[in-house]
Amino acid sequence: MEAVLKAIAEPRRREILRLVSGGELTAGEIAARFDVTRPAISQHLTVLRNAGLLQERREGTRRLYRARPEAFGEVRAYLESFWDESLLALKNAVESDERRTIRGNPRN
Amino acid sequence: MEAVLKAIAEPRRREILRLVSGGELTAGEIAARFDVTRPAISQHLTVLRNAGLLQERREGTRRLYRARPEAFGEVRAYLESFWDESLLALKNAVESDERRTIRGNPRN
DNA sequence: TCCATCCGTTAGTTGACTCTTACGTTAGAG
DNA sequence: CTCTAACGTAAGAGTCAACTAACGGATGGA
Repeated sequence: MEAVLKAIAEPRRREILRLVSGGELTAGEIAARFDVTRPAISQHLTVLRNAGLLQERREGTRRLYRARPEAFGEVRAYLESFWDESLLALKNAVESDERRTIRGNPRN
Repeated sequence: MEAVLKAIAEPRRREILRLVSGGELTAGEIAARFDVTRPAISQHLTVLRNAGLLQERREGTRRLYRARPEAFGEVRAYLESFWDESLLALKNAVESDERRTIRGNPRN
């Protein structure tokens, strides 16, 4: 999960993911959309691939990349569980606060 | 969104969030659970608060922190949209691949 | 007022990250 | 085999992030 979070914390890498979420693109096509050098994009592609967010397919000398949304699974689960857990705790806090208010200061 | 992603990309900060997701804790109580110095935790708390992930409440000389799960909203929406979009693209790719397979190589 | 407690902030160091330039590798054309 | 196209990789520079040690501010009790 950490690799995924570190990977998508970088704006350019999120942009790359968006580019290849609709279909395959070659490394060169991806790099052409940015104003940094091609090696820089190649390094970003490596980070994304190591995080499992990218699938690579070779075709001759070219390399085609595609997004791998399943890699988001763990992060999604983390966010959901945290969301539920925290809202539950918040709900409990509000309720006990209401009980305290009713006892100590009944509806003003 | 970027601030939230950078914030939760750090393991210690995720641990802090987990600690205060069940209720309020003071800065000292939080720091006591880690083996780094208290200032280090204080800096993590600042990062989390700036990302909107933490709510601070002062009581005397102490500061009580609580998780603010609403801050996850934007990231959740991003992941969901990406998930849906990519799976749709994947589905379309599979279907066109099936059509190609049926025409070019009908069920072996 | 004086002192202790609870924290945040600053300065400085170390390590990680991002970029560029230069080079190496592989596949296909001629 | 030679040349080119399309990439990745390595080395180095600049920047950013995380930590420690030292200090400062605010609150509350004696």
